[in-house]
Amino acid sequence: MLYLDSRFNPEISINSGQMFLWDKYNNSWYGTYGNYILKFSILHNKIEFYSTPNFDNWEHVIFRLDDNIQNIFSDFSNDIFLFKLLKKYTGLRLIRQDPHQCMISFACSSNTNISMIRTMLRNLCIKFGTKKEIDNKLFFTFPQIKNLYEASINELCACNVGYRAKTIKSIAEKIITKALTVDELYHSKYDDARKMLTSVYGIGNKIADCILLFSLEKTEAFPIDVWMGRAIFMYYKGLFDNGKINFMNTNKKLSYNQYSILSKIMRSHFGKYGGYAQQYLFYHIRNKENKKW
DNA sequence: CGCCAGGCAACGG
DNA sequence: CCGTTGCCTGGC
Repeated sequence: MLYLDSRFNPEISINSGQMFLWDKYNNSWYGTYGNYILKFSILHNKIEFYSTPNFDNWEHVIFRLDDNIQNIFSDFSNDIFLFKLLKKYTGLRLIRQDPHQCMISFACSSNTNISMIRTMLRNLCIKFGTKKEIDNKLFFTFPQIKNLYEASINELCACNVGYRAKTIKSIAEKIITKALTVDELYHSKYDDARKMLTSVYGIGNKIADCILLFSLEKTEAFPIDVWMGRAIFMYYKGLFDNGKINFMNTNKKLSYNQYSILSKIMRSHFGKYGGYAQQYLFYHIRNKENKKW
């Protein structure tokens, strides 16, 4: 059990676009985390946590409660704009995801929107996961990579993932053959881990950065999608006065090279915990444009 | 019907 | 290096 305070707001964190498989019924949220179904309930000023199978103190892992938020945010104290956002969206946290689930989730994220990603992932869970019943409601665990590896392209396509079926298969294959292991990614430096991920068919810079940030402890990762591109254009133009980036083209998708340049500058501006800054900026730019998830 | 949405790979200049 | 194109799918 935890008491709600200003440094922790699980609902805003879940609704910030980094999580896909969480749903709210009455005062409780239910989410899929690998083989676990997690649940928390908000009761007046306190929060109760539950999981099946049992996962002691899962909230500490998933919501990164052991991160020293004050210290991390003090890294950003030279950035007045971000400082305002840290106050405005107080309680928004990075969420730690299951690595395999995170890889498949962001593999499904290309060229689509949140609601479609949720549909695809739900379909994969129903078809390849395990059924669990909690509070008279049905939930499904996330598929084991082995099951995705053994699935045919047609079976994957039946989950409405479309051309992403090939990416899902290629990820599953690299994991099953141990060409890609969570352990090695976890223990590698950011740059090396990113190269390992982008060597997989279907994983480019942006998807790799999401996987690194949300599931592999690379808190310096700074994913740049079209929305982050717009946010950088609006608020951080000043960091790019060398003419290397043509910001008139910001509404277009970034080339590989442009992504590398932007990413490097943002990482050097925000430092080791830049991923937290990214999350606040992302939430802000989406919120500002009234985007529904 | 055409266009777009939180990318990526393949290919031509 | 850059720019263009096709890709599954559902919503508008």
